[in-house]
Order: sequence, then C-alpha cells, then structure tokens
Amino acid sequence: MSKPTSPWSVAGDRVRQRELKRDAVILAAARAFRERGFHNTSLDDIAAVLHVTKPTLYYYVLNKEQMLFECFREGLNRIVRACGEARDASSSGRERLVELVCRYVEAITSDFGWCMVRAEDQDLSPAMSARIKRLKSEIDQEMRSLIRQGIADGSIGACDPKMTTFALAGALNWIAHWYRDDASLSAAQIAERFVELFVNGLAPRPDGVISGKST
Amino acid sequence: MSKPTSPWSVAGDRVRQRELKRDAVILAAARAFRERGFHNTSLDDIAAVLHVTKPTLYYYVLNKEQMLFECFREGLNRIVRACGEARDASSSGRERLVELVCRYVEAITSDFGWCMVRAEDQDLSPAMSARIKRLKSEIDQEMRSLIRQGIADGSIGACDPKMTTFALAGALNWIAHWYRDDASLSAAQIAERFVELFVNGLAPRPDGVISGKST
DNA sequence: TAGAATTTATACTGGGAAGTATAATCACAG
DNA sequence: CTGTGATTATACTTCCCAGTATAAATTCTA
Repeated sequence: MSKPTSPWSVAGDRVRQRELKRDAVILAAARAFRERGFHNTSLDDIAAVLHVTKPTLYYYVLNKEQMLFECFREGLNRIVRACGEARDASSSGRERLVELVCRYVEAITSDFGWCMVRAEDQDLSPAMSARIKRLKSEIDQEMRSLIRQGIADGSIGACDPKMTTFALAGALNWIAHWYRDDASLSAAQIAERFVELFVNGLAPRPDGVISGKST
Repeated sequence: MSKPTSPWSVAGDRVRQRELKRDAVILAAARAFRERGFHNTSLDDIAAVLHVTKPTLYYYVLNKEQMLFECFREGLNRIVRACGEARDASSSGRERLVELVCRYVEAITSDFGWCMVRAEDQDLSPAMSARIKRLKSEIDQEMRSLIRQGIADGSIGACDPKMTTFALAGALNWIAHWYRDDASLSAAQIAERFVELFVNGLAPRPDGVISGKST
C-alpha cells in the first residue's frame, strides 16, 4: 500500500472508470428507448435516471445518434457471437440452428432487445446505418447457412432457406414486441417452444413417427 | 339533366370529394411514414407530395397523431376483416388458419403494412393507443382461437396456442421489415411458403407420411 | 353578378429538445 | 497547499416543426 502500484495502474483505473460510466450511459439509454421510444426520450430524461445533467452525457458520448448506434451494436453483437458459437458447436445443422435460437431468445429479451429490432435505422446517419445493416446481414446469412447445412446433412427437410430464415428470424425478433408485457415464460422456455414448433410444425404427427430428436 | 338531381346529391358529391381527399391524405401519410419513419416525416413533407400546403392537411385531419392513428386502423381493419372471413370459410381449423395467413400477408405488404406493425403506439395518446391495442388483441385472440379449433378437430397437433400465435404473428408481421427491400416474391408466394413451413416444420418427413393436406 | 360557403395559402407563434460556451469543482501530484 | 487535468453543472443558443390566425381564392346558389 505504501509502495503504490505503478502510476499506470492508477491511470488505468481512471480509464476503467470512464468505461464503466460510459457503459452505464448506454444501458440507461437502451432502457429509456425501450420504454418511451427513441424520439420520445430526451437526453435530459436519460441524464435524470443517472442523477446527472445533460452535458455530462456528452462527456461520454458524441451525440444522441451514437447512443442509439451503440445500443444497436451491443444487441446485435451478442447474436453475432452466438452465431460463432453455434457454428463450431454440436453436430447436425439442425442442432446448430436450435443452439442459435436459444441464444437469440436470450439476446432479444435483454435490455438491448428493443434497440436491436425495433429501433429504426432511419434514425442513424447513412454511415452508421450501413454498419448496422452489415451486422444484420451477417446474422441473416449465418442462419441461411445453417439451414443449408441441415438440408445437406439430412437433419432438415427440403425448404427455401431464405424464406425460412425470414420466418424464423421474424418470429424471434417479434419477441421484443411482447416480451415486456407478457414475460410469463423464461427465455429458455420460449426457445424450447419455438424450436418445437419450427421443427415439427403444426400438423399432427402420427404416433410413433417422431422425426425430431427424441428427448 | 335539365331537371337536376336533388340538391342533396350535389351536396353529397361535395362530401364524397372530401372523403376522397381525406383518403389521399392518409395514404400519403402512410407512404411517407413507411419511407422515413413517423418522427422524421414533417407535415410539410406530406403536403408537398400532394402539391398542397400544410394548413390544407388540417382541413381534412385533426392533427399528426390522428394521421398515424388512421394508418394503424386502416391496416389493422383489413386483418380484422380477414379474421371474420376466415371464421366462416373452409372446414378444418387448420384450413381456416391458412386462409387467414394468406390474407394477412396481403395486408402486411400493402401501403399500410408499415404502420400496422412498425409504428410505435407510444406515439399515440393513451386513448388512441388503447383503441389500437384492442384491435391487435382481437386479432391475436382470433388466431389463438383458430389454433384451438384445429387442435380440437385434429387438424393441428398439440401445441401451446399462445406461443404458437406469437411465433406465427411474429413471422408475418416481420414481413413489413424486409418486403420493401426484397419484394422478389408476391404476397401469395410468401404465404404459400410460410404455410408450408409452419404446417410441416423443418424436420424431414419420411416419404409416404404426408400429414399436410395433399395437393 | 352578389353574396354565402367551402377550400386553400401566406406568414406567423410557441414549445421542446439537441447541442454548447463557460465556469465551477474534484482528484491527485509535487 | 498549489497547480494541472479530469469531471460535472449552469445557463444559454439554435433549430425544427406542429399547430394557428388571418386573409385570399374558388365554388356554388339565387
């Protein structure tokens, strides 16, 4: 203690503090946006939640647009990461897809779920909007790829990968619309039922013919 | 001709003109909102499209909020109507559901599709928001009901009606997000593939076991 | 054509919120 | 305790845009 750690660690501590505070700003923004929408949220609102004033926010963030961008990115990055994990995990294409669905539901029910799917990228500058579109496209392509793999290895029946991805991603993204009002199920439970539905479909299966993975 | 129709018919003509113009205002609003989002659209923008000035809009509409409300309502009403038609048409619960899906896709790809699902009801006053919520709830309940009927009459396998509705409605609503960028398929074609996916699921079906309606 | 009703435009008000200039405070080093 | 950089607050400016007061123009009636 008397011999203090290197001045750099102290400096590093400062830097760390800044990062933590910055994260807090982004999180507060995400929650406020989810609550009231992007345009109905003033920076004063966000500042108030943090017991701070508006100029303080500008010390951590460039402007309101950047806040939205960071919220977008934080949410989408989780799914991109999940894509990576799903890619090497498990065996069959379908099992990888199921894995991804579970992670997806977790992400979408998080604080950043709203921004991820309900915020309009029209509220971002063209440059930022393009970056978000790239992330979304990456996720889209990954899902299509898993479906194609599943078709190839026989774990998924013949289907149009693009439309199937649109349908699946739509069902998942839409969770952000109802999850707050109706949070009666956990993320895992939602994922489970979605998987059941998408794997087996609505049609009644004749007894004894179980083409899904038997649990 | 020399004996003109009753003065009321002339008056009625005026009334009719007003209605037509009012409809044009709502439609222009719907398109503008879809294009730029609600908050990024000024009334001057909408007026410009109609080759008119802002005060003219106020002659046909109470305020901006009401424009959004009418857009919401126009879109949702189509689906509510489709629910009604699906209810008496066809035979099995599943067939009725399929019917509804087809109509749903048509509505969602229309000019009002965006407002129907992507506009935030937070931008409406509590009273208007409540009316929209009621319409949405009506649709939700109808879908659940059809699924329950399907389970009862054996055309749909055992499932959780609420979650199934959430998933199906989500996939359908999400069409509003991608349909403009990727309109490579017609509404009917999209509906067809969605039905195929939701009825049969992803799992490969053993040959000879077709539980869906054989075409 | 006079006059009433309907429709539209010009030119303004007002408020809300993003962003900023400036100064005060705090933390720590020497 | 003194000065330097990091952090925060007060008090503005500025702009955009919804909504309006007022008057003009157009249409219809008689």
